[in-house]
Amino acid sequence: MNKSGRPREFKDTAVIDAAMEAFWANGYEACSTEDLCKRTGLGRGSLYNAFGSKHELYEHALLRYHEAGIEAQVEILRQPGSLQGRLRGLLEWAIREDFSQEGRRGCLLINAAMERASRDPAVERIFDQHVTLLRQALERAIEAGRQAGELPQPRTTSELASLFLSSYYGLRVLNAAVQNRAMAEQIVEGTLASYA
Amino acid sequence: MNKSGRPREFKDTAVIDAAMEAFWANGYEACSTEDLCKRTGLGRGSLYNAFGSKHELYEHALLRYHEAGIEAQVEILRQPGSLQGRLRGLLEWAIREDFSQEGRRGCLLINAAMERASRDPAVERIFDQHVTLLRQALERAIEAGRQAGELPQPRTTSELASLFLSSYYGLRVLNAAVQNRAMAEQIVEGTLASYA
DNA sequence: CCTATATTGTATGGATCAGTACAGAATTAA
DNA sequence: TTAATTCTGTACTGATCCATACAATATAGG
Repeated sequence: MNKSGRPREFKDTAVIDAAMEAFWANGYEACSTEDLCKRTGLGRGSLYNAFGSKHELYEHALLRYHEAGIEAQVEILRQPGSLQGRLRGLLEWAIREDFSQEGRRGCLLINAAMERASRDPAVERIFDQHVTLLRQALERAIEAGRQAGELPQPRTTSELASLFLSSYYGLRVLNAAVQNRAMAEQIVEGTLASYA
Repeated sequence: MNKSGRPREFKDTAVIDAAMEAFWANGYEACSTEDLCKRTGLGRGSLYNAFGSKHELYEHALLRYHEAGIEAQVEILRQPGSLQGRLRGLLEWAIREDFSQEGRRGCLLINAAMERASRDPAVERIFDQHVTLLRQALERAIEAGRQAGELPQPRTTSELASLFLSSYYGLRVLNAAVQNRAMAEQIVEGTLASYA
């Protein structure tokens, strides 16, 4: 009972990944539909037939980036070991991300939020969701560390999570804009000092 | 001996300020030359005659923003009082900036760096200069606090400056993207805890 | 007033933008 | 084989992009 006509010659996920690369390298506004066709290998017809518009494709790309990214980060915070060790793992993961890629692309979600969050409800929603989930994972980790007696300081879990988030996003912004490894490492050590 | 023809009907600084508003509200790519004409009140002829190109006008706007901003921030760090008090002043100034304006525009320089730093040498240069000057002012303040015996902790001035920078830029990014006052205040308190 | 110089607004250029129309290709179901 | 359906690439749309050409305007010096 399924209509079925000519089958698609691509996998949606692969196309979205390719589009993500294009948006990541250029930003939303500066990424033309021609760029997207070249990167994905699809013609305009296929792209628009499958995704409807540049903006819808952007949403798919952001959502996919968000989902893969939040999973990786939460997983790091779930590793065994001390709270400090897990937080260090997260910071070092971010540094690897920021320094390993060509062209200093930074974090796609932060880029999207800075370029568009105030004008694009989809971007705002996805970024907010990302921060919320990361914060929850941080609070779970901090609470576990507290139970284990690793937090002598009289600070609330919520405050510590907010503080970590700010250092974390600041680190990523500075990495993207300035690329100074020594500074990045100082930020790691300085940040972790609040968790012992 | 000055040629002198028809006199200009505008002040450069006022036009640059107006252009700054346009770029701030839209970002670089999404800000059309038509937007710039409307905001500045100039016709295309005058705009291009005076500034040459959209990008040159952008550079002027960024530079002006940078100069005014760095002066304000350095001035706050020069105020009398404890190190912690001065740092609090800086963080609260940023929060006022980020929450007072319409439309969550955030910090123009951070926006510019995230949108363009990896592709635009002018943006990269100005942002780098801004961070460098802010860091120097921070280090002076921290050193003064150390002399006054306000820093019992065995951390280097450089590390403390890097740490502050990351929290500071993270705060501003989160303010722009999420606008959560309670979180902003937690970040202030958490950040300042490292300086007493 | 006249000449030289500079600024102004408008008209316009060529390029590129996001998106669509549509004919041909590739499949399934009958 | 045929009909129905879906996908693909190309050609094209009107809009908008940044920038320039240029004639009209406004000043200073002579």
